[in-house]
Amino acid sequence: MPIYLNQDDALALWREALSASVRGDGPDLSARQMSILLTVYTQPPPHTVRGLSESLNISKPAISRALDRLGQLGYVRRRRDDYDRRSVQVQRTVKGAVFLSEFADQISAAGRDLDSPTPFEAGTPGDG
Amino acid sequence: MPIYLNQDDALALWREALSASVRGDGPDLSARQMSILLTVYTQPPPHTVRGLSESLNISKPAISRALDRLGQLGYVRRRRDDYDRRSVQVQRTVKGAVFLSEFADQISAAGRDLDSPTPFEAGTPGDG
DNA sequence: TAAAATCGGTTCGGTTGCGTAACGAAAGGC
DNA sequence: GCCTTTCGTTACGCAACCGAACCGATTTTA
Repeated sequence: MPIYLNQDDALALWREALSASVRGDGPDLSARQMSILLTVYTQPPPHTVRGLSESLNISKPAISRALDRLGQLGYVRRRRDDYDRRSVQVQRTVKGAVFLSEFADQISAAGRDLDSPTPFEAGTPGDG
Repeated sequence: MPIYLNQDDALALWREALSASVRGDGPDLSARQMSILLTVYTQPPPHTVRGLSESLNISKPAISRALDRLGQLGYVRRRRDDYDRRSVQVQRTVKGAVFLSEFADQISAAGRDLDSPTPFEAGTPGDG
């Protein structure tokens, strides 16, 4: 079911959830790392380094490093593909699911709080 | 007006908007930089280094460096406060407003596309 | 089976970001 | 006038990340 957000609400939602995440003491994931994690958990498997690299337009080494980091956090696991042993499949973990579940709650809470308290005025920057 | 998102929709929304932003050729802003930018543009002024530091729980030097980066991108401008010349006020710019406006459009588009195509199953990671 | 292609990882030099600590400038207290 | 406090920035050493190039392992092609 689609959800319709105007610009003010979209930015307010994003700000509130992102700020909550930044303020918190959870790990500091970059936008790339987060987009990889979300892709792995919300898109149908299998997920490979090459597939993630192409779908997110991120270089392979960057994907590999991001998986190192996500793996070290316990949010993701690598597994060699038995049918093509060159390939690696990225798998989900309970810890990663819990992390994303909590993050989803922050987004939901931000959506619940939407009230257009401080409108975004695209035309009122200083004078530069 | 509040918006109610379940976990699947919240993560799908976030993934789609974030991935679009990562894929694009726009600047690579960290979560901190983005949260600062959003705070400056959606919260009532004035915005000071100290204020941002406290409200986002980020060290003052980190705020200062993020403002360097955002300023060099033209998304934000510093201005000395005439009443307290120690203080710096962070001001919005047209370029920053345009950037956030486009980003808001990506979020809105992600919300419009919500259809629960690939449900998030918190309990189906491998076996780790 | 030999050669080419594919996959993921590592190495390399360079860039960016971090927190602690110290700094100069400005304001406030006395 | 001083001494202290406050504000933002800079210096420093360190960790994380980047893309290009290269590598070994594996699969595919011929």
